Amino acid sequence: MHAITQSETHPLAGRFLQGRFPEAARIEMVDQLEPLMEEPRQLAEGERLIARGQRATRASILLEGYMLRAIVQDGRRFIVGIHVPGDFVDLHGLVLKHLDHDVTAVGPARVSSVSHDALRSLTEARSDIAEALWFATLLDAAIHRQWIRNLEALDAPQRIAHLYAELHHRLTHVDRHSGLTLRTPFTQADIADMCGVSAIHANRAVARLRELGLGEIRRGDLYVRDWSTLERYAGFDPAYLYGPGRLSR
Amino acid sequence: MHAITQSETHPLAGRFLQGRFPEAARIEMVDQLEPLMEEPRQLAEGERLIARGQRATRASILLEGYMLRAIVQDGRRFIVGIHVPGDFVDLHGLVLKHLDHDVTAVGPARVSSVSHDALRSLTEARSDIAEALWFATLLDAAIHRQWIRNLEALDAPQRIAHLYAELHHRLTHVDRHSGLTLRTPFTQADIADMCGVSAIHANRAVARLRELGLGEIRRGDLYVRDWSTLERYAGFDPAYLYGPGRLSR
DNA sequence: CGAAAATTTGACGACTCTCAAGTCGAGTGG
DNA sequence: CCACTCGACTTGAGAGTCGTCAAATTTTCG
Repeated sequence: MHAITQSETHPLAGRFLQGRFPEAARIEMVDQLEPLMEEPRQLAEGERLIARGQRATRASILLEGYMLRAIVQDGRRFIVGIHVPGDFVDLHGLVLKHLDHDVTAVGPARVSSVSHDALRSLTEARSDIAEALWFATLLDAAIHRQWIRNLEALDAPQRIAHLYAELHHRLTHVDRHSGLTLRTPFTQADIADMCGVSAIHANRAVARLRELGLGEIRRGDLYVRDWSTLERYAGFDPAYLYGPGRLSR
Repeated sequence: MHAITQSETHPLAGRFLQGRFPEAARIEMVDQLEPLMEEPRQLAEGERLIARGQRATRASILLEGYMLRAIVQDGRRFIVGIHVPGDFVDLHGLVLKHLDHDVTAVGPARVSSVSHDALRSLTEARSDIAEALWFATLLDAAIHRQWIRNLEALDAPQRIAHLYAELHHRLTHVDRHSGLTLRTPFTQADIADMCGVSAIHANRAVARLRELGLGEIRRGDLYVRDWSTLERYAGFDPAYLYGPGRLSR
């Protein structure tokens, strides 16, 4: 036996902002959101949920799997963000009307959507819920900034280490991960596009992490001996994820 | 004689979202914002407006000059964003409560602030104004994404070209720039930290732009022969700035 | 003028790219 | 069960980009 969890009573919106927001207010918000969410939809591997420039009319919460934000140009793909279950993957579209990037599934994924109309009725009536949604998009922005820092500061092996450290923390917030194995459906080409290096160099960087004894990546899955060593190597500081706990510094 | 402009009747908030938002709604919002803004304050060169982790209680609009968002670590400075007049430079703090980065002036700058309390009263009463503020922060996020793409896709000379092309467009939106000279107070070390390269390499990249006949940077000021050539060289596409005009694509 | 800051140049090594080729692993048809 | 095939992964070689150290030159400003 175990306690009934939020994600069971609210299977669609239940993980939204989990671990990031005052829990009482969060649960109250999830109560409002849950009935607005549509029937979950399965996305095939690599399927695109919304394209750059396309008029956005719905927003979607990722329930299962991973999704990417990518800018595709001249056949090259530049990944500018990644999402884990519990994230609204395209909430920026509610306010921006269209996105500047594609949103696609990496492995298989499952999402539930809500129409912008329904969401807007909610935000117009409830400024606190509007602010929670706003908060979620600002979390994306904070992660963007950290990625900029990573690209400016780290070499390829460190970037890969940082990527997995980030996923480790984000998944932990939504109870999707614990222990020393982090499973993902990423190919080395995916990792390369997230880190801004060539696939060949990503391969060498993966080999380097193995040599250093920091972790082994096999078919996207990371097997790590000790998270704190890996995080130190990557210069990882979880403050930018705005988890529970007080002001950073 | 000339027409009375928004920036004269509303010297503090008048340029906020100029060129980015339906003008009627924007003017109405600026009307609400203007009386809440405090007396302008001059910032010295390099002065820090708010530090990473510090509790944020006010938000500030940049009136004059340039400001940076930077993550400082082990004595190294990683610039993750830049602001031009008309921008709220620390609006993320209204919702996040504290920022993950410092906000500092590059050259001399002038700002006007508004207390979070005043701003929150406004957003609670007016969901449309809340959404406009939200929009402004999402514009920051879109620019963050483009910077990520730039770091992943461009070499040093192209990054510098892209940086100036972006400033050209952003300044044009707020009527702060036209013509073939773009004045900034940036040192080459500043440019280097924005582009994620060493100061020495930034110098060589600046020299390369000169050799290519694309533009000459002297003491931060760019003298360009032809903006469209420079923009093509940098792979610049203004869609991410969400200016007037329809959906990209 | 003189000091400090900013810019420039040279040399060398590290990181990363591309091209090319070879290996491994899961799924398919014989 | 085994050969085949396709995608993912791995390895090698040579070149370009970029970092660092050191030093010279130019510009700024008291």
